[in-house]
Amino acid sequence: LTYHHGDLREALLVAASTLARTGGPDAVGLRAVTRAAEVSHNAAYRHFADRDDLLLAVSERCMERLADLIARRLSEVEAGPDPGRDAWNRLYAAGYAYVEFALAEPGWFRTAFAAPPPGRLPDLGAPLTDARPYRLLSEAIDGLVAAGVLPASRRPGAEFPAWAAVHGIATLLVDGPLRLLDGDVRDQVVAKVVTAVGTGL
Amino acid sequence: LTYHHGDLREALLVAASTLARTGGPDAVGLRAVTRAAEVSHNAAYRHFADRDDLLLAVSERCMERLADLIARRLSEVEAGPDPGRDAWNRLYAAGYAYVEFALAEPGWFRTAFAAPPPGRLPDLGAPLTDARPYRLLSEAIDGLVAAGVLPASRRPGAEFPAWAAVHGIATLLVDGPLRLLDGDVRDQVVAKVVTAVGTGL
DNA sequence: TGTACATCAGTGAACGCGCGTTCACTGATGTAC
DNA sequence: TGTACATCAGTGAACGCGCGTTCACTGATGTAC
Repeated sequence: LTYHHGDLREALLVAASTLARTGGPDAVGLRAVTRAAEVSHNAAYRHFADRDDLLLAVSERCMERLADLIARRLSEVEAGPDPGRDAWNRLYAAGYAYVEFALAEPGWFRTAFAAPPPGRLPDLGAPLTDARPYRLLSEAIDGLVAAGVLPASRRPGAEFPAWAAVHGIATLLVDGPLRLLDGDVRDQVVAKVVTAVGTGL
Repeated sequence: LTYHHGDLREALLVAASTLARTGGPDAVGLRAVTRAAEVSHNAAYRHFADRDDLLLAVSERCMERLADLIARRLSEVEAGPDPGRDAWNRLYAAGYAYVEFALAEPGWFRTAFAAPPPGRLPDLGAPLTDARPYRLLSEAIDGLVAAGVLPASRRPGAEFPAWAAVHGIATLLVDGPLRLLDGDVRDQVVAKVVTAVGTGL
């Protein structure tokens, strides 16, 4: 019996992530998490105010994971002779990565977007700019303007249709009516959406 | 005490809808619903196999409501001299209606897309064509081709980017990181997305 | 037309479950003198 | 350097809750003779 655990907060977040991975946000309960971390069921109260606080923390972690994959896929785009082409490739890579994450880790994806119950909102002035996936997508569009392949006049607000499209197809495929779509058809649908993100700008 | 209720199944669905309207799918429980219908907690078993069966039924009803609003907004589009313009207006109307419903009735919207737990899937051969909102959107795009403003070569699969965009912005606004967006900004974002649906085709 | 009876929609009590949260506690750690 | 003590991270028992589901039942309805 070791009393001071070392880093119980981290251990709880890891356990919560494992549960969320298969069960989504609903699987993140105080009792379930502490059980998984092999610790008494109220030990978590030393590190989190309550259940929602824990869920919020693991949700943020899932959001980071999504952003990490997008960032990785962006970094894998190799530069060619045409900067405009590169900029487009980066946008597509970001869009694909978004959907790739949702399909590969549906539990984490759902947890990332699990809303805290109304009233518990951390009083944020900038609600969306904090979401790194949004920022990465936005920066990819900035890249289009910088490369001269998107008129600056079309830039303002252009990230919203892009975000909506990839987020929409991701949720439709993961949770929604498209959830039992077969692999090949699914890939074609995703490709359709991602390319439409480009033409939509 | 009236024993034979008349149409308890319908009464239960109405009660469930009322609960879902404010509380979303999680608010649809056997005990909560039967309590709201002022009936003993296991009376529901005469009409539904179990809790998931009830949820599925109310979910379908919510989906119909979404489709009803889209159909209504479509029927309100008045025909002008230019059939091509009309076809575009119909597509935009459908897209707006989709988001309008989600924002006006977030609980119903979430319930409509509440997935039955895996394994409980009714073994459907055509998973998506049954969703009326999808069909209405799809038919609006057919209208573009019929009016000659969209090349037939671009038609196949064009409904997916359109659906994804409106569904995506709807969920981001209702449940997601954009949920605390202010009214005016919100309207602009929705407009951005809906028009991008058009240019994306 | 009246009566016996099957059907079946609803009742009410009880089951076991997992949950979040609170309480008084224990015992290891680190600090002050 | 050694000891007294405060701190604080974890324990374990207990609370009340709402849930889904099962059981044996009751009593109204409709049908057959």
